[in-house]
Amino acid sequence: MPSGSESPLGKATIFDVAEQAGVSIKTVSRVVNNESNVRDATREKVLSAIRELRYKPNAAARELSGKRSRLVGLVYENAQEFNYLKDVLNGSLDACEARGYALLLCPITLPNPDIAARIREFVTQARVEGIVLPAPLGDLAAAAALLRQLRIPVAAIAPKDPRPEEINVSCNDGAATCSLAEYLIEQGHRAIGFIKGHPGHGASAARFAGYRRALQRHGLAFSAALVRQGYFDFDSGKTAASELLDLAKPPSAIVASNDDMAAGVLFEARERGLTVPRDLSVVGFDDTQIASRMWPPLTTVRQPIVQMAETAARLLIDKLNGEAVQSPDEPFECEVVIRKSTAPLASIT
Amino acid sequence: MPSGSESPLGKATIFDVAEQAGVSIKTVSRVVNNESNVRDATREKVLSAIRELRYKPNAAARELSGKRSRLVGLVYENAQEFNYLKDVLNGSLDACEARGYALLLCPITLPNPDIAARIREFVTQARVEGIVLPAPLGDLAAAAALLRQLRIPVAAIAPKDPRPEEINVSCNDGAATCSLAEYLIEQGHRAIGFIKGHPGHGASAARFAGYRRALQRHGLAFSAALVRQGYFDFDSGKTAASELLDLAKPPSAIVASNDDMAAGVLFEARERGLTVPRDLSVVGFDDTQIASRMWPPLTTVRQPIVQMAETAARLLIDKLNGEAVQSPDEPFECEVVIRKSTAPLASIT
DNA sequence: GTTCGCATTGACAGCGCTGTCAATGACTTG
DNA sequence: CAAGTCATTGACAGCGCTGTCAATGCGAAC
Repeated sequence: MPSGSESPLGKATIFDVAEQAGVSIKTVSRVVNNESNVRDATREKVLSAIRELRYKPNAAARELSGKRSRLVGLVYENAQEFNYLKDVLNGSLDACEARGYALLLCPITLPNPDIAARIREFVTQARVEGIVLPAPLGDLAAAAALLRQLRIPVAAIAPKDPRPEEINVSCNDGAATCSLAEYLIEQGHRAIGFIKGHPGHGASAARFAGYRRALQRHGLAFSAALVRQGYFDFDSGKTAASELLDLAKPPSAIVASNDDMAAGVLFEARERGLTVPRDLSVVGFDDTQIASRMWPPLTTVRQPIVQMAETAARLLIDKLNGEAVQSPDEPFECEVVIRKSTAPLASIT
Repeated sequence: MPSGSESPLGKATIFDVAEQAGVSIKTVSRVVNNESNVRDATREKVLSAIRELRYKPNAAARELSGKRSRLVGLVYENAQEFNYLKDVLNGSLDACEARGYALLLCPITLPNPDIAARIREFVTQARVEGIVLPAPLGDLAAAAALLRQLRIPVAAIAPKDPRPEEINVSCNDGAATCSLAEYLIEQGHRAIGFIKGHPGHGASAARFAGYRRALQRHGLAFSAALVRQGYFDFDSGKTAASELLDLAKPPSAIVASNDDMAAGVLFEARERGLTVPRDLSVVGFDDTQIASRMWPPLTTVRQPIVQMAETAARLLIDKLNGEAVQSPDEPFECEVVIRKSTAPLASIT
């Protein structure tokens, strides 16, 4: 053994490694940072010294010297639908861990008088290099404008208005909603209600468009009376269902733009003594945990949120590392999940 | 205006502040770190310079120089029951933000062959100073032992075996479960089933004890036949309910140790064509989102998780800052929430 | 008036790394 | 063989802050 004591807990510094490998610290730095101009033999020597000493670069020193914090921020709306965030979190975290980045959280509680101030504070204080921005925040004008002004790279998940210069990851909500609606039509439903999602959320318009497309394809007339505005939360779904069911000619099926609202529909139906799916078919969107735990379990659409978030964070980090990245060409695929909240229209008379 | 250009984005350094205030950088450092030996007049001068220049200390430099990362880790089990984590997250984040700390996440996906390695990696790599450890991880022998060996301060939320040298925050699960069971007894129920929580979770034993206490107080015999082991997840609740309802003399009410399992009970009851609460009363625990969205909405217990987490993180940070902190003397109070999943026992014959 | 003690302040040396730029060495070319 | 080219390596100066320790000033005690 060449020198003093073994490092017990990765406390070795770059100097120790340099000494052990018989090179300068700069060369160790080159190896650690994967720079190309190092002879293979030298690289090997350094790598084995690193392994032996269990060397981990000191992040603070790296940041202080190199101006790169290796920190990515996740700015999200701290409200309903935490299952969505759970997936976003897991996906982002995976990408960060794989690339030696850490993820910092910045929940935004709406309504917030000054989102811009909060985000600015976050960016400067937490010194993140880039931001993962899941819907619906990507569409908040204040947030988007500020981030752009701060010139901080952003990766948006399911943004309403994708910006070509930013990283965007989304899935084919529209097509999936269309499939879902077509499924109902095939089951014999003709009067199909629709509850729109939050207007600020990019997916809302796409899902609504999918619904209309399904009607059109099957030659069914679109009726604005069967459409209600919701906000992706349980209560708005319940209210919308109440209005829809109060109609003189109520729908025999309701498409809710997400599961929380579908849960509200189910709740409202129960309060009215209706039996789902016998008296009313209901579908949701997202396949959140609640979807399979309600009674009846919801027919819905599963989105690959984890993968979308992982992709967004990965591309973001690659971009931060100077690579020329591009948003995925194709949106991610959603999957329709048929459960028990839907049934063929009971023939009457 | 004394010198060159205004700082646009808090890019001022300690040198700028020192110059502006006419003191040495060390004095600025003292003010920033709230050290006591600075004359009031000097402090004021420095503070106003800081305000003027919008000075923010550089975290990397502080860490490199001072050995303090101002980072706290949240190590959690990345599985079911994300609503619990949501509250833990929000509470911890609040405390961190208030004290200038950042929170780093370390999800642990069970079963994991080597939790210890993952945690060690996290601690050394992410260089967190302390760890918030929500149940049930506080009870994982491997994790606990390692953290102790690493001599890293821990704040446990609802640990099974609180360690006096660590920070512990919990609530009176037992008393709340007792109230809940007594409520059922007062409604006329005599055969009350109980579904235990995950054996590794500290709250499980407390809740079970509360149930037994309620029986005892009302002179009801305890019957092991009416007790089933669950694991805090929907499926185990459903399975347990199935067994309970298959009994020759099934219970008229079931106490599930958390809402997810209660949801499983409700689901199972539905599948059997039972109507809750007419045929069966059900109660849960936690008041998670799902509790109020099921049909019928669940009678349950609300825990102040956000506050508990906030307290845990706050005490942890205070401890890291050298203060002599103490775990709260009293457990936090839970609140029974009566909804519609419970009803008086229908008198028969 | 002198000395001591205490409160306040500052000079200076790093913390562990990366950026810059110069030095070295190995080859190639004329 | 000398000069030029390129790949590889190292010396050195910070990055912005805090810890250590010494210097300063001031009132109290002698």
